Amino acid sequence: MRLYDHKKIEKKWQNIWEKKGIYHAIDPVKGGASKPKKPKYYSLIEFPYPSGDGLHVGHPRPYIGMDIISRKRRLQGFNVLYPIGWDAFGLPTENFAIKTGKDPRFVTKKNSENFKQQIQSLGISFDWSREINTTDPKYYKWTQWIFLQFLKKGLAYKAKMNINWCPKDKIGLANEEVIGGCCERCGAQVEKREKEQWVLAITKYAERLDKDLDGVDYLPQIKLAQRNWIGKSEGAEIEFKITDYELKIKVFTTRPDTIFGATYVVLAPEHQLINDLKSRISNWTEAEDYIKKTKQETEIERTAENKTKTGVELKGVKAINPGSKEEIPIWIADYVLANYGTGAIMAVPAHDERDFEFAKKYNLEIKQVIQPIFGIENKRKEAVHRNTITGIVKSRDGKKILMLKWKDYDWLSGVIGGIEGDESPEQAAEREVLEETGYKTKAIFVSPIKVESHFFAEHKNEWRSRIDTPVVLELVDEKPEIISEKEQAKHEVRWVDIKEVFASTMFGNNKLAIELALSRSAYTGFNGDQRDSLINSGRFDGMDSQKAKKEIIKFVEGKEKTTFKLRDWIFSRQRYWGEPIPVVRCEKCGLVPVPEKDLPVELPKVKNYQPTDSGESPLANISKWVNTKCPKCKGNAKRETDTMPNWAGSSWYYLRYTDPKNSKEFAGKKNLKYWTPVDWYNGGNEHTTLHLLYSRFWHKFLYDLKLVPTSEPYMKRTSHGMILGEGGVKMSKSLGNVINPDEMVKIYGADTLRIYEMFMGPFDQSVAWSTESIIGARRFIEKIWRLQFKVGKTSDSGIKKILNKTIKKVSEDIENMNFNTAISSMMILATEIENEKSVSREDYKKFLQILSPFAPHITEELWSLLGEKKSINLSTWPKVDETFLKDEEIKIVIQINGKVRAQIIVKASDPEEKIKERVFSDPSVLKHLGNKGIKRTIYIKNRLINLVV
RNA sequence: GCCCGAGUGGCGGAACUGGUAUACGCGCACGACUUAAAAUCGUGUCUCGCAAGGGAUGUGGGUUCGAUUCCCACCUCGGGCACCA
Repeated sequence: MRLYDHKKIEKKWQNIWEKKGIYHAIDPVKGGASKPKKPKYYSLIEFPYPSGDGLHVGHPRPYIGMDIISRKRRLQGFNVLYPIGWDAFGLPTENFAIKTGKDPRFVTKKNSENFKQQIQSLGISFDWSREINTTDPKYYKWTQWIFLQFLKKGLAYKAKMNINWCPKDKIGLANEEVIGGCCERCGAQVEKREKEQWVLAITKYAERLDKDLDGVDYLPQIKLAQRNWIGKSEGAEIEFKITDYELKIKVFTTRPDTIFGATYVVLAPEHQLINDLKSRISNWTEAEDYIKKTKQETEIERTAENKTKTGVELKGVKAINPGSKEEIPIWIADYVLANYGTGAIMAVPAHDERDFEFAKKYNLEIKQVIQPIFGIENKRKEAVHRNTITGIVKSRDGKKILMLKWKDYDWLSGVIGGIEGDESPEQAAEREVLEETGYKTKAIFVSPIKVESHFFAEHKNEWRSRIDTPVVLELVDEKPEIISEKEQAKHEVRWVDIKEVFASTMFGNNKLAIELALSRSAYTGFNGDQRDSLINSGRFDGMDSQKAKKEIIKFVEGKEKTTFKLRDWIFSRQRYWGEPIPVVRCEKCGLVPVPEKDLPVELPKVKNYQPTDSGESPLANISKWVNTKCPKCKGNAKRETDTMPNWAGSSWYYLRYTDPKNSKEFAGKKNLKYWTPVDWYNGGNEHTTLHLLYSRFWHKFLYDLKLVPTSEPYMKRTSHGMILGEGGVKMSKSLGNVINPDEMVKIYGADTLRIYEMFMGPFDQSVAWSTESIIGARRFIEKIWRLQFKVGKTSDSGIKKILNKTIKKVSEDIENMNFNTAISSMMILATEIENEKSVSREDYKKFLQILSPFAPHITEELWSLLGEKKSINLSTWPKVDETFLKDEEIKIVIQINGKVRAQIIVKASDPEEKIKERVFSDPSVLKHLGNKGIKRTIYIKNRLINLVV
């Protein structure tokens, strides 16, 4: 009996595959018109950063997943491109160089060789002949070249920017290096420092980056994450005049319909206009102090969670509300961001929570201009109108509120009552609560928002309307007085848990009143069936809020405007281990791009990787490299010492794979036309925003230059979950729970590891590693090995049936990345075959074929043991024989009142009547039915019969 | 605070479009083989109950003949964003 020796088998086939190059993608023939006969398929994984720690078991998960898809595509007759390379610029290698003085080139080479050897031991069908490395000058030549194209089109520019500055290490830090406001390395408090930075104008592409998501097949969450990051928001720009002055304040708002409620204007402390107004501001010192203070604050302090809003009124100047034409105050406050919209807002405290909070703190006017209206307005008859209050009494511990449970109807409400005579809402609320509940209370908050409702009072046969003011009250006395019998008869007084209030049956208007009372904030919209109608808005009163948006923009001569949260991309790093930005600064000519023929600008060797005292890249110290001649005037010039972020090389690497050795272009047109776009790109969730967005941006830019044939780089994007350490915590060196795949390959074999990683849980979710469980995958592989001794002349029809079902399931599951259930169905098939006397050679081959993407080595070995001369990889994906999928006999479940009581086996061809006949003669059905009559019978074909008694 | 994802046996997880909840695997128990152990194979394994039967998919409601699946409210965990007007 042949024994299963994974070490021998796996090494053997890996060598043969490599030697024969069977995973090499075939390029279109140069110069000729002929394309490869097979259709192309481009599958892509995110190329790894070759760290010194080597691979851990989480790395291969996406590689195996896409390997299964790529291998299936090959069997389906595609010319598959499944490449890999190294995203090797970056901080860990540089920090290692600073610590040890070792050349990053050397470290990178060593690390990537180690990674390569590790990945190759897993039998992943990468086309290694296309291996690329972002730190290779032959590669980054083209990264620099693309940068020059950005520069040429004016999309790369220099700007003063705030960067994270560590005063102790004297170094600029990337955002990722700032942890809790402190330097990752030395723990010192990080400051903001202004520095000239290279910036790429990604915002010019914001609209297209958002819109073109419609045309690609990304997982919905991924599209959503991209859209949220881009942050498109549609609104209007409106100008506010300043009294007796020619300058105007331009604001951006998404709610022009609320303009009559704008009771003040706020400028960001950094706003230009403040300086222009300086001479007219009577409290300039106060304002200046505030501006200075905000500048000193770190980002963390400024955005701290519980920070109350602060600001200073600019006295001596006033703005004019273009809606109401009223004079309103101008404030400066740091809750308004300088770099979003116009850096100025119109504050509508009644309908914006932030403005509300600010207005309350500084006692500014809160003017309601949107009124929610519930119920159908009665136009024909005169309605009886009342002003009312809804009183909300909170218990002392704040967890419960006082509600009325109505006796005649099944609903709850707050305490509702009319405002009489010249009572204030507070007085009315206190009086009504006492009358209806017996509790003595004191009003503590009156909502500035009123809620309107219309209804027909049946008992009085009249239409009524109310305008209701929510009031919050607190208890004066814990013990209630006895209330009148009349009130007692109407409703019961109840303390209801706040959490349960909104789950109970209430009228929409009452629900909103309670919500407004409890939140004590603005009305920004409500999830109900109300109509939002304008009030206090002059000629727009009564107009629907949506309609008013457009009308009011016209009225105040504003213009519709779309803004984005997305900011331009800061592209400089003051680091050594990155692509040098190919620009020189000439004393005469200024910034001059390095001519394309002089690319690449290679990184010089240095002795010391420490950053300089002034926070510049270590490159600044290499005077031999820095001092150069200007390409334009040949005068003295200095090289740019900033380098690119490590996002640069990964923004276009998928293009290089199509033509990795090209020295004339980043990739040849013909190859690009044939291979792009990427058909399926799988990657980590951590890259769904930045990397994906950056590379889409670069791609669109190249598309506009007619250098790539499509406007989107990736047709389909999916993501995989992380593999966590045992116990569900992150795998990390410091926790000591890292599992090295080498060891697993050694003990169990690559096929077992592959099967286990795909079987352990849903591909898109995180799963905890369990070395205890991997044995199950090994047992399955060994069972497969034993099946070779079952191969005979025929297989049972039962086997044929289950085989064809499995082919179907595996085919579908692979497409949906449901690898775990695909393996589960193959486990069932293997057990079935093992329990039979024999399986036919043909059927056995089909099984090996569907298993081969998951476990390529053992299937290749078994395939060749059958005497097959060609690789299983060159065979074709088995077809489902539909005739075996149809069951002649079907199990029907009999339910009584939805509970399973019996099962019967019927012929698929049996008509409904015949099945029902059988049901009613079934003894256990009769037993359960007893003498109860059947009210209804539900028959679901091929599934069940439910009898309702 | 907002957005996204998830919550099912001792554990990882399965369940198509609302139709037999717990497939498959791990672990555990028992049995076979063995002088013995490991490995392997076989059987069993949600829970209460002697049984008939009842109860379980984070919690509480709802829709339905029927809900892990749909709706509402809430709780817990993971990830992302963070005053974006």
